[in-house]
Amino acid sequence: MALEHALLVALRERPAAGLDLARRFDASIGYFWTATHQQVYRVLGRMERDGWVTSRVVPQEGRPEKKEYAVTTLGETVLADWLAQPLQRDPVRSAVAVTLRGASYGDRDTVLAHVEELIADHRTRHAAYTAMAARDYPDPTALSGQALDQYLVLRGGLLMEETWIAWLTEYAAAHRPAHRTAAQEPR
Amino acid sequence: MALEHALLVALRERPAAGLDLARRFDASIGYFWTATHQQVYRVLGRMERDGWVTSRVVPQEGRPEKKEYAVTTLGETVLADWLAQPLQRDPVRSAVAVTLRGASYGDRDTVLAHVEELIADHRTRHAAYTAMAARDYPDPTALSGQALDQYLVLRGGLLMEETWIAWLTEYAAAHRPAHRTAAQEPR
DNA sequence: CCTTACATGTAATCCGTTACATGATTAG
DNA sequence: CTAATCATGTAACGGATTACATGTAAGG
Repeated sequence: MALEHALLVALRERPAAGLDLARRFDASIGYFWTATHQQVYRVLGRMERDGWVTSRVVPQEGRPEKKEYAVTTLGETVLADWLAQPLQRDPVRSAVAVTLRGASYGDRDTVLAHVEELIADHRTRHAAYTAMAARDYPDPTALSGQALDQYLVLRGGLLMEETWIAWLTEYAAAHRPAHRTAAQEPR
Repeated sequence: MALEHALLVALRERPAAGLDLARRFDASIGYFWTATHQQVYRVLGRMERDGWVTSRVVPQEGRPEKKEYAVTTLGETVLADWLAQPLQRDPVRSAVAVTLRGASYGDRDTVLAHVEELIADHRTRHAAYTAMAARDYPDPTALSGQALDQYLVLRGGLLMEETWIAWLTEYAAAHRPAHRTAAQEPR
């Protein structure tokens, strides 16, 4: 539903081929959207059919040629119209939360071990975002326009990672003491 | 993929009919999962066919009868197996973030107005969760087991709301000053 | 040659959303 | 008898995931 618009934003920032876009969704855009290359190719095909983007074949040195996509004026209009829509809260669908809430119906020690692993993963991601911010936006107060928006969305990624770490840590802490000291919970 | 497991957790907490579950997903479970009644009915049907749950018809006073579902021992096993799986970070797919990052390709004032509305929505939700926490868990330190898990997931909902408010506020603040002081942008 | 990385796709399947359909019961 | 609420569904469509398919080019 909105992958098309995420692609329009990405392509307006810089024209790119399908795989390039898929890689961006793995890396720099990954903190607010994920997409596989299959998905990207299919949606790009539909967008080209509808005239939102055009493609041109670009030969490369020592690599197979690629199809670089760019946004058309129609695509610009479509994006501007979409951006003018009222914002709705993003739908929540957290398998992690389901697991945490249901932990007493399974083996809690296993869940807690997995929570620790997940915390480590979020810490790693947080460190990566911090490094990106320091490298790409050393002086945030000087930013405006697109660069400011990009920085602020990266800030959102950072804040979300911090929240996940705080929440999962609180969850683990609330369960571990009772688990270490009291003999009341046999399993 | 995990709606079935969310339903298993909900039904282990308390057996219920399809509409009851859909209402719970609108209310108390809504801060970590959403589902419409159509979805719930279809998945419940499949789960009953697979023997994860059983249903019994319950007559009601002054209302049509309902089909109450409960988890079978097979369903308990399925849930326990699923809970033992390693936790993966929840996939991110935020149309809000796409909008924020792409704002310069549309009308920024409109986006900022919608951001303010969204902040208000998150504040409302945050207040509702706070009230739920005060009403249902007045003394969190006394909790353990399922009740503790439910409380901690509600805590996660609260933390997420706070993060959304902080992030959107930061976004608006970073854009508004340039907008108020400079005479370049009349409105 | 064989493997690896690059590049673009198709097909099958499953999940989710939206619109529609049906019937019971109560309140007006 | 009509409208509103409760309750359970079906059907159609589109989006997303997973597995598979094809071909180019460099490196060992």
